Amino acid sequence: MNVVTRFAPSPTGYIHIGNVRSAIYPYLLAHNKNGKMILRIEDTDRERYVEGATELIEDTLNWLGLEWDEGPIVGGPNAPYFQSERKEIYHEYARKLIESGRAYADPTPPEKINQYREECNKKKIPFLYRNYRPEKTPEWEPGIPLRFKADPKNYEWVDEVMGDMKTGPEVLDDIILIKKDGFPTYNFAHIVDDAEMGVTHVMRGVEYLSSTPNYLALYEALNLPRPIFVSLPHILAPTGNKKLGKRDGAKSVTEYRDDGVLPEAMLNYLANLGWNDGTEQEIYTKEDLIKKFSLDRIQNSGARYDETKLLWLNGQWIRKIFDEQGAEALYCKTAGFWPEVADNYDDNYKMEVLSIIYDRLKTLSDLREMTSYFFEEPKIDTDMLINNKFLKKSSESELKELLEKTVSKLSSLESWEKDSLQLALNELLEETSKKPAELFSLIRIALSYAPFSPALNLTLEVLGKEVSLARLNATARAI
RNA sequence: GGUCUCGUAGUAUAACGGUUAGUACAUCGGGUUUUCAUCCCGACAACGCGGGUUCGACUCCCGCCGAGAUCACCA
Repeated sequence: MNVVTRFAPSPTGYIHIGNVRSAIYPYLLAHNKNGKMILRIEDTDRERYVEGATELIEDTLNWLGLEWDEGPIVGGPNAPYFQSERKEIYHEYARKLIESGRAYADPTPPEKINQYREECNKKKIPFLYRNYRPEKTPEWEPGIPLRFKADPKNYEWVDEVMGDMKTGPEVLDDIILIKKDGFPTYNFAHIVDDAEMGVTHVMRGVEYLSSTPNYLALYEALNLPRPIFVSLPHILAPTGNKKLGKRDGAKSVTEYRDDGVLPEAMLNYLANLGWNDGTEQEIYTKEDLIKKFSLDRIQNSGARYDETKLLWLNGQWIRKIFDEQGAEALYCKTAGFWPEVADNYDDNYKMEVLSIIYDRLKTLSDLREMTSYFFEEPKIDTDMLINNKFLKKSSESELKELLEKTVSKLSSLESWEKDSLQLALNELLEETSKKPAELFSLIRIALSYAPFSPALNLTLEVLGKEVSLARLNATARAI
């Protein structure tokens, strides 16, 4: 079978963590099966339409590396890919249903319908519109909604994630097909489009599971083949048991880009939240995911979103890229994450800084806080020296003397390179008979005045002889 | 209320009738010449409850409990 999947968002805002998975899984399935994925914009609700939302969606997909085979921008044989431009197609299908007696124009005003609904609620019986079908229905024309005429019966189907499904006639109703504004409802439009576009796998959130029998009825009435149904469980908010949504402060996917999260890590995390290949592998490239993806290993219960693990994975990916693809590959991704003071420095220097600091980054934006002393003179803070747990037992004059010895030792060095620096530091330890904790803490703080920094010899090497000695001298003078 | 779904440590998950219930994140200890991190070692910690079926049940069946979804001219 030629697999065709689709991601069909409505342009009502940004894509967030709670709903990207319905783009990721169709992408993985399509590529795993050598098929294709369609991007379709479901913009039939004019009131909820948000200007620019389509671009936001495309941007998110691009960032994650989820390119679509058909859809906006790239086009394709099933164009147009905006539902608002396919009105005629829906109306054509609607006429077929009218002709076969499976749809009727419903002139009942909404207030009346609400009244029926309330009556049922009062009596605590389920509200089914088909029990209130108007006796006389007019010709269908613009301004009148079109309803499906349900044929209540049992349905059975298979959901690839949820398993065998079975429902009775009580879940089937006369759903609205075309709204009074002439646009189709989701319920109708997606069925027509999926069939027209040859979609084989309908993958969407579990919230659509309950309406599937109504869709089944529609496929039947239109004489269309059923696609394969794949219900994706929800991603849960960090607290509570509700699905993660914008109300819980679900951040947009691309907000993480600005926070210094790598798309590789994001994809890795999200794909593994609710799916795994059964092995103990934790780090997956996109290619790994494509190769190993399978529907039968999608989890059927909701998964809680855990940002801590995302951040851990991001750290793993930062190191993986540096170790496997080199400093330059990682450096390319750091633009915009450096402190402002770094602007005056060239790429080579920044890459050197990155090379000694990268293994302590959780996100790229950590760069801002962690590297400033490589680009500007740190502010001398003698309290930080004096209160350091390794230094507070030494007197100020001792510290001053130690710094002077360090300066004289290091200034005599011919080669300012990490191995000779380490050698010199070791000799200094012997000569001063100090513990590493004391001597190294002193030097480290004098160089950076930062709460933490890379290995001493590496910091010295990158800072350079002139700057290093100047900073050590400055502190010696300040004490 | 009707219908449907789900239920292994704090979190994400492995197990597909027989294991001391595995792994990762988090947490807590320890190690790698300073700090922070990486890396390594270790610890803590789970089968919702009750019945069956079976020599044997996390795994199969039933009931209960708990959680969620859905019942729009929104998707």
